[in-house]
Amino acid sequence: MSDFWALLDGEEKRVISDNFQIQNFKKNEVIYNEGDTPSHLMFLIKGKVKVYKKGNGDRNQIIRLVRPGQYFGYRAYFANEEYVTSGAAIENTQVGFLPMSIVEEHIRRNNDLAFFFIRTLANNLGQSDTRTVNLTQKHIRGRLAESLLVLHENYGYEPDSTTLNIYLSREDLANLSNMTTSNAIRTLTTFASEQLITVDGRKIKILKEDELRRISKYG
Amino acid sequence: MSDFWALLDGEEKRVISDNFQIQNFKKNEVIYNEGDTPSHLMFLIKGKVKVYKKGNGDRNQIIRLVRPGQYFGYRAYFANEEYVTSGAAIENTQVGFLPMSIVEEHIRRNNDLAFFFIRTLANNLGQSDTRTVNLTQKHIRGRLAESLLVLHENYGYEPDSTTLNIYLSREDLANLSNMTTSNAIRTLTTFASEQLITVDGRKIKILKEDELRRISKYG
DNA sequence: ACTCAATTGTGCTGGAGAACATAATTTTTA
DNA sequence: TAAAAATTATGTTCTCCAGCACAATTGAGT
Repeated sequence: MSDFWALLDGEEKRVISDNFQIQNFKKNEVIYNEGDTPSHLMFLIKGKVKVYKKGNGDRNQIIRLVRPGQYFGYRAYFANEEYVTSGAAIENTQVGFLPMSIVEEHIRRNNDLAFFFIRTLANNLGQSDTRTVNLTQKHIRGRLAESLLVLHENYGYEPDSTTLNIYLSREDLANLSNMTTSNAIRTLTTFASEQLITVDGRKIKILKEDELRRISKYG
Repeated sequence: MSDFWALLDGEEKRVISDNFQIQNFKKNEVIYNEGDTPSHLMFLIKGKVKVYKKGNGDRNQIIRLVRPGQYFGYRAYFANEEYVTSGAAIENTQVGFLPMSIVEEHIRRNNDLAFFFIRTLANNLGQSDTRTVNLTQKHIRGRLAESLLVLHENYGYEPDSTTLNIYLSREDLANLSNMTTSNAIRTLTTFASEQLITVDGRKIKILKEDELRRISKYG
């Protein structure tokens, strides 16, 4: 259970284990919903999760992507709010649930654990602020290029060192990049014709990462 | 020194006081800069501060507004990063500086203090995520209406209960609302002609708050 | 295997808002 | 207090991208 786990002593580990519940989610299944009252910390054991926010009409904005080993769904509890985002499984996914009451109890006793959450939240906040500007100021090409790089940073490449280790629908790619599905498709095609990537269904290979980085920055 | 201060015992208060340095900033003066290495927690004693991020060209995006009694400039330190935002005084401002090393020391010893930062960061993260969607999905009118409401929430009204207790340039208003200065001016004029607000230089009176709320939500 | 639904792909049109220009007004500076 | 600079104001043009419409293809359900 990564970082978190390492910070606990034996007794703490026992309590956590006893209250840890595992649940499976199928592809596209919603894990938690905007407006719900947060009650559990979630730990992604296996699979991939998108954290998103409902916008106007059916346009969602993907806020953050979660990879195995990461925690999610705890922010709203700390802020004493209802969820402002939703979480859904991108592929078949296994999630561990831990009651927030227990998490809080342990944070109050274990200071390293408290600092772990401070660090994590501080990290997320920086990314969120950066993202706000990227999504509002960059043009379509820049936004999509950035998304592809983000996907790489989050999930890495497959053994061939070029294929993105995540298979998103064009719609999800659009929701991640703040554009319409049509434009995600179109721009993806353009990138392919410029030999920056290759596209085979949902499988995307990155050919010129540096050029994508340039487009993301200036395009 | 609000919340924070109340959480300290006598000895802690002494240490903090000894290391607390006060500095004044003139209107528009930069307090900290994107790319700088964070070293101090900042406490806004008097005045108003904008936290913003440089975008393409000279288009800045105002990320957050700080009011007296609030802390800022500490996130990057916790995330172990350089600043991704800048901070500047909107009006003549007085800021207290406290070395982050001392803050960290106290957090590690005082659990309530740790929890204070967890709560604050969690709050900010929720706002940032919400803001991302507002700025990307709403139209100009909705974005400006929302900004006016945000200004009210942050700084309140003057004694007349209608005049916003902050005087922003049209450019700042535009940077807050993710639009060009021209469009901020134009839309402000439109709102005035619709009797939603009155504008007298930088003095803005809110006449129909509920209508603005409607526009912010659906417009 | 067949049907229906969802996803992907392309073309076309219109509109929102950026970009630019220029003037009027206010503020700052010398 | 005159000159310069910054801010506010308004009109016009132009472009990016959303918003359709409609195929083609893929995938899911029975």
